[in-house]
Amino acid sequence: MALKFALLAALCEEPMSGYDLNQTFRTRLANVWNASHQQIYKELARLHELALVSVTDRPQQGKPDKRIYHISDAGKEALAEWLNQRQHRPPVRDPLLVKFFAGDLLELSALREELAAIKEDWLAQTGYYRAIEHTYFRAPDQLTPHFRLQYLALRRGILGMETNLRWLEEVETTLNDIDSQVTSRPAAKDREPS
Amino acid sequence: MALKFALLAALCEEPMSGYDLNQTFRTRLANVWNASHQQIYKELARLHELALVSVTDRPQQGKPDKRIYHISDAGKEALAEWLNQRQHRPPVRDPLLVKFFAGDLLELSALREELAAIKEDWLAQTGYYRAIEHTYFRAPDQLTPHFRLQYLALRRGILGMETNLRWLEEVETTLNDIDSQVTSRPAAKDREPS
DNA sequence: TCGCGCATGTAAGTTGTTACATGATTTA
DNA sequence: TAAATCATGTAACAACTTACATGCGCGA
Repeated sequence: MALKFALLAALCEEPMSGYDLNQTFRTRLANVWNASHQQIYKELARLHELALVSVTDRPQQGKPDKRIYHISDAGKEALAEWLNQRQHRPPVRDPLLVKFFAGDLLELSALREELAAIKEDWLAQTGYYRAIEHTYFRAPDQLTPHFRLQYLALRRGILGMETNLRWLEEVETTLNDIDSQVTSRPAAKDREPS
Repeated sequence: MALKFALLAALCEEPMSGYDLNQTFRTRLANVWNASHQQIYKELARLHELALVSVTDRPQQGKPDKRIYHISDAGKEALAEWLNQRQHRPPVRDPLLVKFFAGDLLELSALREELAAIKEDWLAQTGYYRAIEHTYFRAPDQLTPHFRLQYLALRRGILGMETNLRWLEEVETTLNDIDSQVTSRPAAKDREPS
């Protein structure tokens, strides 16, 4: 549902092709709404059918025509309507937390490797968000309301990443602790009774 | 995908019915993996077909039979295998952030009402998580490894909620700021030129 | 007596994923 | 010369949502 309106919102700023929209989703919208290019193209076709966007094909040599999408008046109306309706909170569904819930059954070495990869990812994301903050939102209170609101979306991403990393530290501490307990006094069943 | 393994993990702790599993998902697993009862029943049927769980029907008077699911050896194996494979991070998809991205187009009064409702929700969730923490995980470093890992999943929930609330404060501050700017010097087009 | 909790599902629809497809241009 | 970027899709499948269905017991 919301993909539709994320597309419309992006097209509100400026007319773009599906390709460009995909770039936008993978960068500026990365902490807001994820979508694959397949989904984007499909949804754009639907928006076109519904006349919420119009298309102008711009021919190119060596490449397929660039199809530029413009939001229509009907599109703006639909967007405004959606924006002023309450939306559901997204459900929490994190496979990593399922693993922690399973507890004992995971091999800690495998978990550690996964966590290391995730940490790199989170650090990279944080750096990326920080860079955007620094270049575009350096003096947030002097921005137009429009960009102040967008900045808040970015802030959500930054705060989220910081929390992720703080949580990872707790996890590492606990993991080390478990390790040292296990090696210093192994489970009774693995030993001769004393 | 992961629903399957969340179910198996829950059944690892103790055999349960679909109804009980639904309770577990709505409480202990609320910050881990959300699932509706329909989905749970469907997935349980599939797990049974795959022989990853076995079923014993316990008749009841006045109610449908309670179907108790037990994890099988094959189920444990499948779970262990999944746990030691890397899993994808869940994609970010938040309609609320789409709204902030749209920026200017939202009516701030509608947004404020939505935010107030969300805040109540988050406060309630935080309280709930805190209660669990207090009753089950009061001395975390004295728990078995199994429960120390589960506690980390809960911590993720608590830290997440704290972040949500801190972000909301930023949002409220910015919103007030925008309001006071707009009312003290309205947009030029709404006024006579000076 | 009205609604909630208990207890199990079916069915239709939407949304999102994964795999496949094509082909020129630029960069390492 | 191999891989990445530009540029647009189709098709099959899996996952999730929403609406519907049934029926007893219990408490306000």
